[in-house]
Formats: sequence, C-alpha cells, structure tokens
Amino acid sequence: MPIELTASQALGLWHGVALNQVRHDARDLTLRQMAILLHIYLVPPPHTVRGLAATLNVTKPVITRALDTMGDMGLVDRVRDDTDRRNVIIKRTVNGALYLEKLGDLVREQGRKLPV
Amino acid sequence: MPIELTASQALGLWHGVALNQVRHDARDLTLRQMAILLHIYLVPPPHTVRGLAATLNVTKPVITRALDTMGDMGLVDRVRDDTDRRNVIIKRTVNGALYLEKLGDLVREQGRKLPV
DNA sequence: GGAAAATGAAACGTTAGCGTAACGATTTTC
DNA sequence: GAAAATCGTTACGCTAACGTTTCATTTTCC
Repeated sequence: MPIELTASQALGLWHGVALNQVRHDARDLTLRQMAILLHIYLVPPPHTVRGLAATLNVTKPVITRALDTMGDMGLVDRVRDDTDRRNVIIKRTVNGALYLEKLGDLVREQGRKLPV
Repeated sequence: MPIELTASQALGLWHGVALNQVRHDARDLTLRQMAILLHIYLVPPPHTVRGLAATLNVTKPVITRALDTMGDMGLVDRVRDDTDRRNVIIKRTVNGALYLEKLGDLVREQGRKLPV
C-alpha cells in the first residue's frame, strides 16, 4: 500500500538516514552508484550495462565505472553472457544483499524515530 | 507520529528517489553535502563549521568545502559572527529552501507510488 | 599585555568520478 | 564472407572531493 508522508516527515526521514550514513559508514556510495545498486537488486534480472545506462539516463562508462567500484567492494559481480558474448550480465552478491538489507533497516529505523 | 515501513517499502522508497534524482537532476550533491544541507535547514540555528563537523563526525575542511560548493549553488550562505569574529554562521537561503522543498515532494511522491 | 587556545580557511598532493572519443570483440546484415 | 552495427571497456584530460597540515585571525587565560 502507498505511504503517505508529510513534507516534514519526508525531509526528516531523509535527514536521519543521510546523517546516520555519514556518521558511521566510511563506505560512501555516490547517488548514482546507489541508484544502480538498488536497481540491480530490486528489479528482476537480467541487467546489462547498456540497459542500466538507458534506464538511469547516463552514459555507459558511468555504469562501467560504478560496477568497477562496487565490484571491488564486493557488492556486485559481472559475468559474460554466453548466448551473446558481447553482453555482460550483472549479478547480485551476498555482500550486496547484506548491504542493502542494512540500508533498509536504517530507513525503517529512521522512519520509526520520526517526531510524534 | 512514527512511520512504519516494511523492508521492501524502505528500499523501494530509496530506489524511487535515487532513480529520479539521477535521471533528472544534473545537480548532484554528495551524501555528505546532502546531510549538511538537511541539517542546516531542519535543525534550529545557529550553525557553525565547527559544530557541523562535530555533529557529522567529519573534519572541518569537509564542511568548509561543502559550504563553498553549496554556496556557489546558492543553497547556503555564510556570515561572520559579530559577537565572536572567529565564528562563521551558516545561513539558509531561498534557493536552498526551494531545493529541499522539491526534495521533500519527490520523497512524498515516491512514497505514494510504492506498490500496493 | 603576552602566551595559549580556538576557529575557519587555504595549501598540498592524492584519489575518484566525469564526458567524450576511441577501441577490441562479437554479432548481425546483406 | 565482408561490411556494418552493437556491446562493454579503456584512454584522455578535467573537475571535485578527500585527509593532513599549516595558516591568519580572534579570543581567552594568567
């Protein structure tokens, strides 16, 4: 079901999450990287570089670089597509799932903490 | 009152907002900058470089640079404190308020769009 | 009044992301 | 099969943020 937020709640929620991330998390994903990561994990596969670039309205090198960085962090994985070897299929990882699970918990927790 | 979100809703909300920002907004604030901006506008003044640095658990140059950037964007302003001229008081601007208003609308809109 | 402390900014070299343009590998087209 | 198209990556120069250190200004402390 939809979530109804007041303007104050919406910004308060964003504030709480951003603050918490900045304070505690050394790992600092770009907004673009975050969008890519969430897309990979929330939208049914398969995901390709080209597809992500089109969906996010960014150029392909942006996707490649983000995958490089997040791959090094263990948040995503890449595999050649054997049916069309030009493609690269982006795979989810256990680490990535854990990372987003923690993010989800943080958002929920900040929602619960909103002023009464 | 607190907001109760499921894990799926929390991540879906984050996904929707991040996606929208990346797609449409050329202006791309860092997570740190975002946290600073939200803090300035949501927490009662006065705000100083030193105070923000302590609150966000970052070094002072991080705040100075963020204020430089966001100042150029017109999102915040700086004024010397006349009672203690070592301090700089960070001021809100009309542009900054507008920017956050739009962000709030985006969050609310994405909340409303969450799958039923 | 002079030393010490505090504040914000500037300087420095480093790292990482950016957009554009080119590239190699693969597949499709005719 | 050769030419064209497609896909992801790399190269290039640029910009911006990073952490650490140093600095100028101002205030506080004996």
